Amino acid sequence: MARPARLTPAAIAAAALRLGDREGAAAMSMRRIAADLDCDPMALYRHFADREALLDAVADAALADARDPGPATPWDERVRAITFAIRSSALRHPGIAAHVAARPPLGENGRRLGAGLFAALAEAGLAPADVVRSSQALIAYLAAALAMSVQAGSRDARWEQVSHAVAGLPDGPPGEEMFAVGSEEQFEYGLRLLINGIRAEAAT
Amino acid sequence: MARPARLTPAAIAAAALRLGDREGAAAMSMRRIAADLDCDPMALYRHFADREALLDAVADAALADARDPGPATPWDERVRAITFAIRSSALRHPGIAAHVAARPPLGENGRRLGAGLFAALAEAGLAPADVVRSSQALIAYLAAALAMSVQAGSRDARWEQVSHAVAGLPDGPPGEEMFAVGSEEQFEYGLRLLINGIRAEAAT
DNA sequence: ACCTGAACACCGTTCAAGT
DNA sequence: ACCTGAACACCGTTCAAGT
Repeated sequence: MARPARLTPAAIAAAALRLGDREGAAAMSMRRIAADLDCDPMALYRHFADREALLDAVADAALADARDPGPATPWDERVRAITFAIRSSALRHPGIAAHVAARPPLGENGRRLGAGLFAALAEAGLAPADVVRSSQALIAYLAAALAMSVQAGSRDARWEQVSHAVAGLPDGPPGEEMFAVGSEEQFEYGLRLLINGIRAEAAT
Repeated sequence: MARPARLTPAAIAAAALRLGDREGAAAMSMRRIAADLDCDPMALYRHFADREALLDAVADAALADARDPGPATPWDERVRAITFAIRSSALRHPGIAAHVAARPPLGENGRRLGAGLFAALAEAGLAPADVVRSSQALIAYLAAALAMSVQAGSRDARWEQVSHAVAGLPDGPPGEEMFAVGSEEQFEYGLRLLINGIRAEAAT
């Protein structure tokens, strides 16, 4: 008897996700995940090749509730919706968000959302090769913006200093949110640049 | 006698950079850097608050030879030149490239290159707030594209699989470099999207 | 006051020994 | 054949003890 198949990859990933949400990224060590599951650390290696493979599964699980509005939505709104959904889902799981940013998940959820992105860009009128290139550019931007959101706070002051010193900017208007690295507003601006660039490319 | 100020932050960063180039990112531990410098690991803490601060200095040192063509160059070419220079310099130091991508350096070199980017975007005709936003978007994209270049190889096959399955693409043309995640060609494409987007924004 | 290194509290993973 | 846990080879950082 004992434990009847209690340990599956999905169950391990779900437990690790909860642990990371509760106690932070550092808590997701093989030893602590195993302790949380009441099993030997080495038992995890029967389901994942190494720690990175386990974290990939956790990262994909974090995107379970990210939704694709589907083909009824105009392509540019759909691109916006998908990327915002990925960003929101990842930020809702701060323990694994940095890993989502570092290694875009290619599990079930990652593939589903990637498919939506591809479909939207194809509908925009891009050639197949440019669909691939554009989606990689979007994912790259999303990943980095997400990474900045995760570690936001500690470096904003330095950014602000650089910005003022360098460009001779006027003193900021009331509310210095202009320099909020990793803010949703900043994310949206860069996303608009990319979508505008894609629109221009598609019109060629 | 003994060591007369042999240990300075710059000397430590230079030694760590060489060590990382020679033996990879994992070799840049406090203990191994200290061993390389023939000093006690704790001596490093007299110059850097912690390991992250030391790596920030190494990352900035890796950008020492990244050049800004200066104000004589048209703004869009200048943006291209600066971002390519950062990417090239970082990739020439594979031991620290991942850290450059994860935490855009704000040391001497990072500030110098950031200044060039700001100046170029201001010349493009953007409002000050949009100069800041656009440069953050460019840096975010550069960082993620760099991260993908660093870890390129291991995941390309999965990407290709996803791409085909999802978008009903035709079988690739001779030479499947179409899916080369992290390639220079891919980097250039996304950069063009952003610059086109910035041009459109500046024209508003 | 400054410096050092032993010690603390961990890691991921290997592998020999057990069942 | 399968599973386990002791052991290996490390970490970053603290802190008490030395000079």
